[in-house]
Amino acid sequence: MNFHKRIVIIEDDYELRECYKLIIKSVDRYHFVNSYENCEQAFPFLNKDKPDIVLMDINLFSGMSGIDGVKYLKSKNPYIEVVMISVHDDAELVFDALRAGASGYITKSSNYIELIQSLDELVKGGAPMSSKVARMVINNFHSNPNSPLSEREKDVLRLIAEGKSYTQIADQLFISKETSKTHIKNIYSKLEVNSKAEAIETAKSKKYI
Amino acid sequence: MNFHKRIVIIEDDYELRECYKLIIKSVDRYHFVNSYENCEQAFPFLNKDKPDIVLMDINLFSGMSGIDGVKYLKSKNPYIEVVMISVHDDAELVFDALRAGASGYITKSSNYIELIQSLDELVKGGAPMSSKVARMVINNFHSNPNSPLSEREKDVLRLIAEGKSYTQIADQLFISKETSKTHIKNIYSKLEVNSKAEAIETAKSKKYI
DNA sequence: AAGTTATCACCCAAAATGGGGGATTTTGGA
DNA sequence: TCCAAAATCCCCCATTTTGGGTGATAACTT
Repeated sequence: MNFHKRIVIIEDDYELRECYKLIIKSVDRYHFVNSYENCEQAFPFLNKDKPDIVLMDINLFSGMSGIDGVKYLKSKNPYIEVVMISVHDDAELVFDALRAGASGYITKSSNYIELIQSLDELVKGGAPMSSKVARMVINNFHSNPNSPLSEREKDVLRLIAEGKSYTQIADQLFISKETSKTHIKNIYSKLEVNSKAEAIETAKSKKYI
Repeated sequence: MNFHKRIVIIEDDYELRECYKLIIKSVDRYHFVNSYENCEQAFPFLNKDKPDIVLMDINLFSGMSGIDGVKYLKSKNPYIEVVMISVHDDAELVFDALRAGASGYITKSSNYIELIQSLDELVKGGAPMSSKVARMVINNFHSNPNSPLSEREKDVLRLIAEGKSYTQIADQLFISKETSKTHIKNIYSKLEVNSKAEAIETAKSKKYI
């Protein structure tokens, strides 16, 4: 079933479009179906093209952005795998693309062999990413080991993040309501905030929890 | 600066330990420093070994687990890169390892070439991951396109997740307090919950926001 | 001996909550 | 063009929560 995966390209640069097309046509196990300048031109033909994989430029000049493109495409056809191709690897752009449903994110510097390797990686059940993107994604998981908060305070903060009240936190941690209040007061003073909302925002942005 | 990266191995299986050692010694650009059976034996020698990279088994039978090991190691020496080696790729284990500070996660099926490629990837500024791990990490970013919530309700829910009150939500979205209350009532009915905490838990676990 | 952490108590007034009822206007698809 | 969904707003109610203050005790680490 790994044979003849159908590939569609959405890329507004003519030269790149042709380049990708040649690369894909050079490999037996991939079948180049069509290439388009933007999402608006591509989407009406999706039912006919039936791609397994779409290579999508993230910075499309005309029409919707690549982010909106993948969001729309995945909502209509969740089984199509979308790999974003971009010159930028700005963290928020990458994360937005992934949230929107992209299964991979590679940079345009990718040469012949890297593009094919990315497709192979995807077909193998992986998620092709350029080095920097992989590192960004992993770093996004890292929690801050230098949190000023004690373990118990982190417990309390996690429950605050779930919207729990003083009483609910107390019940869940088997402590009295007064104790949960004390913990929260101490959290506020350490994080220099004075409400639950601010505490969560500060703690999450600094990866304290 | 990519030359002679110092490698330390923490792995309780003798055969595997020797195997990794041979592989690393076979490549000029890596310098095998030492191998240990567990974290307790390794950590006293870290200041002497001065590794750039630690290959750590996640399932250590004696002493602390690999997760606790990487957490401790990174808290003491954040500049050491840790790559987890595991037979399992259970989602929660992977995510725990990454949260704890691992810079990569590869499976034990990795052969000679894959282990060296992983180290190369790490040195290049990337994050070595086996295919399944990469996919799990990426899938963790995907939001659910079939959310029953309207865009406005998602806006409100995001603010609830930040711990905001009815009034604060109203102010931030330039609507009246009554409107934010109505939105929240509708969110509760759609998610079949009846408190802010439950709403956040349900929506996040189903990736509605 | 000093510091941190975790636990608990009592005071207060203001704000927030969840649940009930009803209403209008705008918007997007069939 | 019509209808349903979405977004906006208003009133009522009793109960709970909140943030702030001051204080204490025990355990544990350094």
